[in-house]
Amino acid sequence: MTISLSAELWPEVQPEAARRLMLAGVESFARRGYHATTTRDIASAAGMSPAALYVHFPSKAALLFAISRSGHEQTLGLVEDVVARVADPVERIGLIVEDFVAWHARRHTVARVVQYELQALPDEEYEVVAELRRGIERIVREVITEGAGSGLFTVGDPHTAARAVLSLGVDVARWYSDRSRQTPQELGQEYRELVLRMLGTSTS
Amino acid sequence: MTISLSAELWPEVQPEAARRLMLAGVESFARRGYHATTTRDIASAAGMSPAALYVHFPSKAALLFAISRSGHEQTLGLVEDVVARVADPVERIGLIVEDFVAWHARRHTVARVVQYELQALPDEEYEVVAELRRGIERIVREVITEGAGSGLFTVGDPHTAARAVLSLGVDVARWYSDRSRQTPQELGQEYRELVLRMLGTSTS
DNA sequence: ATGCTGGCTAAGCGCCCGCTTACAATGGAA
DNA sequence: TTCCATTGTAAGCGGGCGCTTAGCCAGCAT
Repeated sequence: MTISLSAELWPEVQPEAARRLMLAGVESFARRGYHATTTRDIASAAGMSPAALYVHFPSKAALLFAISRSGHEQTLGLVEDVVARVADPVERIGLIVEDFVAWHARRHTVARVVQYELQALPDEEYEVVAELRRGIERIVREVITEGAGSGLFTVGDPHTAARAVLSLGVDVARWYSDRSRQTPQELGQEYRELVLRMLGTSTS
Repeated sequence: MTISLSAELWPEVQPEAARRLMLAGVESFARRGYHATTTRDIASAAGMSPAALYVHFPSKAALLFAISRSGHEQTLGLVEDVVARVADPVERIGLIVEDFVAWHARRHTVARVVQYELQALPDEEYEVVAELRRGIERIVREVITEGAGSGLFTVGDPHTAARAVLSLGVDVARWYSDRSRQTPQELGQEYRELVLRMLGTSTS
């Protein structure tokens, strides 16, 4: 179960022990925060001695970076995928919200680390993920701007609207839990409706 | 400037040195996070020796608690105030969003600590602020439920809608900065429009 | 004048942190 | 069979952490 989850999240990471460390890191970082987590915590959760972490990652920060970069690449990929698949701005935003929200709910533990532990990254690594974040925000903003230009959306400022849309998605990671009443998919669909109304579109 | 800000945020805290420590704590916790901040950081930012912190607070966690509780009480007070002043659900939600968002923008440094450093609180103290948070969420949910019952709002699930409304407000603390293009008030007003549309109401 | 209280400092205690070192076991290539 | 890369461990180093102790000093009531 644990092993298969890590293989699903990071199929390209080898060997499996490195994935186990990433999973243990995700769980510790999400629950207690990066700085409150010790390398001993992570290693023992992964069933290894403290020194084994350094066989696979040069530092605790590098482990966080691996987690953070992968998560950002996944969410950016999600958004790019929607834009590649459909052209209509209303459909685009609808699908982006559905997928983005569902991902943050389904992967809420990873998402918590991705969204709220950025500040712990060293400058150079931070810049890499910051660039990915700018990419996500840019796409959402452009889709909204395009829709507003075509009269499909009615919004004051596309920049602010994009921020609001992303806020709704990001914040899911903060409060969603496995005991939440809605499945990730259901939540995504409900948020799609909310967002489309927020952007001044009549819902399907 | 610094002193007057702390007096504005915590007028009841005495002596002034305790307020200076709270302000230094807020700034450090917001920038680096609670666990990455040392008591030496806080004390020296407040212009004191490390030991002086313990004259005013029994622990680093107690300092965080003082900041967190005060912030939660302020935001709860804000929301309660609106409910006490106006009765119409549309007006209520509109003002709640305006004030809540403006507070999170204007006090984004404090708000960052309030919203994102909860997990660092000891269990007992966490429970106190968790209760305040439940109070805020309850009020917002009830206002939306009432409005939906009167046909003023058109929303699938009031519970989810309340979550979304609060998400928009809370997340402001994460991204707002002093260099943001909109003033807190302007942002509050724009978010009011977004939220009212999201809840299925026609805007003024 | 004296003694008490509140606010502060210098020094440092004991602990635990991230990370390193030295070394062992395993398994596949030559 | 030998060799080496890979993956791991036991032990511990140096340093910084939260917090404590012992004591100083100014102000003020008696």
